[in-house]
Amino acid sequence: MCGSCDYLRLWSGISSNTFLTQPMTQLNVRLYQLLKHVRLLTQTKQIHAQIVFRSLGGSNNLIGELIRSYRTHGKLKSVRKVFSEYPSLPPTFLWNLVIQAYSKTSFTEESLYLFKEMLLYGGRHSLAVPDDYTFTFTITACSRQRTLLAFGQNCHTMVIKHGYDSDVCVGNALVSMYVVYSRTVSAQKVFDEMPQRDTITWTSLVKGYAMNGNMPQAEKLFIKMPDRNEVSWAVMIAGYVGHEMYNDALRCFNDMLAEGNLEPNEAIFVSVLSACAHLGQISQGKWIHFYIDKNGVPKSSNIATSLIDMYAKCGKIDCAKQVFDETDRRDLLTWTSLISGLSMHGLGREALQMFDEMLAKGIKPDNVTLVSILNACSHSGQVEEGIAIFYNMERLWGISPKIEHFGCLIDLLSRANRLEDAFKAVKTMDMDPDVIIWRALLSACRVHGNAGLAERIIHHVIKAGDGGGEGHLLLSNLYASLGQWENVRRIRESKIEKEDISTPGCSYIEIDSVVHEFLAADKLHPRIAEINLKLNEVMKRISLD
DNA sequence: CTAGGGTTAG
Repeated sequence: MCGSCDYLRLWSGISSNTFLTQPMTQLNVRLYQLLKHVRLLTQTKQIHAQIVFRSLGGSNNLIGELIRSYRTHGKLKSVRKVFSEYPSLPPTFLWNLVIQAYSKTSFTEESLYLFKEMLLYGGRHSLAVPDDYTFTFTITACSRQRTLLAFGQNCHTMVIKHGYDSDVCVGNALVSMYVVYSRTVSAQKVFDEMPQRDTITWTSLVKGYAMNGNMPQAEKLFIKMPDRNEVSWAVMIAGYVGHEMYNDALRCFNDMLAEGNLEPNEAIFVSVLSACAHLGQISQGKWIHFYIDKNGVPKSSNIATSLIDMYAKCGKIDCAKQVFDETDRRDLLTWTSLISGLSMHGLGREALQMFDEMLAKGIKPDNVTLVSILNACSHSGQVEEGIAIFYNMERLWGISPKIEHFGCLIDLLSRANRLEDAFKAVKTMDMDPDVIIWRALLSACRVHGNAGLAERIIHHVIKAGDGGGEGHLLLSNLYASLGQWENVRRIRESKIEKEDISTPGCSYIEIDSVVHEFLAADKLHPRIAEINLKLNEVMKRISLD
């Protein structure tokens, strides 16, 4: 039955006067049971009131359960208050609960502060000595921030001194912490010295190698590990996706299905759909969509978002829209993926319409939504509207423009041939513009044939030392586009040392079950002549309006 | 009476 029915049944025994005839321990147990069953914050508060009213604040189990209940509601202030009102020195168990409560929040320093306080008391009272749980939570707290490695290493030392290094959970927390700080060697060392390991230990280390770009080593461990569960497969597949090894991600996913003993979980679907999107593998994507529907996988916001993104990137915007329409719990991510899909398909007006609908539903955009909507404005010629959104985003939604938003603004201003304004906007940015910004500005100069401004911009770039040292390359490209080959040669000889050997841009699309691969400046496709013919036709039609 | 490992979008 539902929690609230249990709640009513249990509560009725306490609210009446019957409690007076029962011994205190009975009441203790009853409130404890009650706390375990309640779901609502108000119920927790009522029980808390009873505990205070009946002076039961010294009961460990009861206070522990109360802390746990407040924590599940995210009420950290209440957690802290209950803890601080404990009538004597709290036992280790209660310290652990409070340290744990902060360990996965954005205030993990609070866990460390409590841990230090605990050590202070622990020196004088054997009641509050850290144990294996304390170390597990504290080390976990160190892995949630970027700057707590030193503290974590201190904990590691204490762990060894107290002899907790043989504990699997403590060891796992350590491996995972070193992985977060990209200390693969340390992670491997802890792993090697652990007397026993489980699936979590192996998975953490696999993640460590995958995160640091060593996929061969990750693969080797993955094959070697005695047991694999859903999370292990998720780590492996996400590792491939993170390194743009999309075909390997799909192969890995199919291996998992072939083994047949595990069901893919949400994280796996999200990663695999992302791989399909990058490869333009609509058939595999559709198959996964079908699989999700057939197996009754809950259409969470994450799943819906990934499906929408996959269909949009595979060129099936109608399917993307359909998934969106069939999703009943739409959140910011779902809306954003549809808006960005519409924008990518050049359906700027429709994107703006959806944006308005989203705002009307009381959903606040984030920086990704705003990039999409600014792009949509620029692709549908709604220049003034886009500029207005840019200059009001801070006031309306509290999002200060980041470099990617400036990129959109440059695009908007350029389309309106307001190049001087664009240059001015870049100069007033409170961050260093990157090469992408400069390139966007320069290509706008080229489109509008404004060579004078382009030259001024480039000299500004060189003087300011911006563009990651690429200023001279930009200048040489500009001279090349102007046909001033003498200048190109001069710059290339004096300022540019080696040729750019970056890998060429690459894209995929699946048509009639065949995946086509294209490289930038590709001449190798078997039907390149037809493709170029079509491309010319498209370009002609674009330039008509 | 409390642990430790997982994903995405421009």
